Amino acid sequence: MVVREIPYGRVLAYGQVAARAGLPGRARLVARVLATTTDPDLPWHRVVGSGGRLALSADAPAGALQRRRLAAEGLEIRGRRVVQMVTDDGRGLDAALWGPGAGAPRTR
DNA sequence: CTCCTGACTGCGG
DNA sequence: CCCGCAGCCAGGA
Repeated sequence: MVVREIPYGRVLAYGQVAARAGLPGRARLVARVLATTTDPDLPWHRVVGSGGRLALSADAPAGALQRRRLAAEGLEIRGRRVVQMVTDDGRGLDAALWGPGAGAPRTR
C-alpha cells in the first residue's frame, strides 16, 4: 500500500517504504517483495535505493524499464541515480508529507 | 539445523 | 566515487 501511495513523479527509498509501513530497518524485505510481486499495477519503479540510487543495473530488463518509466514521469536520471527536481514554488504542504526529506535525493 | 544470497543501509577509509 | 564491513532477514538448497 505504501508503494501504491507514492505520487507520480516521486520516488521513495526501500528503507523509507519500510519505515512508512511500520517496519523500520526492513528495507530488504521491501526489495524482496518488489522483486517477487506480479501485481501489474504496483508502481515498483518509484522505489529506489537510499540517496536516490537505482538498485537495478541499466543492463537488466527491469532496470531499463524503471529508467524509462521514471524518465517518462519527468524525473532526471544522472548516472545511477535519480535527481529529484522539486523546484518548490511555494507548496510547502506537499513537501511536508512527501517533501524534501522524504527520500528525495539531494538535488541541486 | 547450517550456509548462501540478495531490487538494502550507514559508517568508515 | 569506490570498497569493504557489519547489521539485517526471508527463502531456498
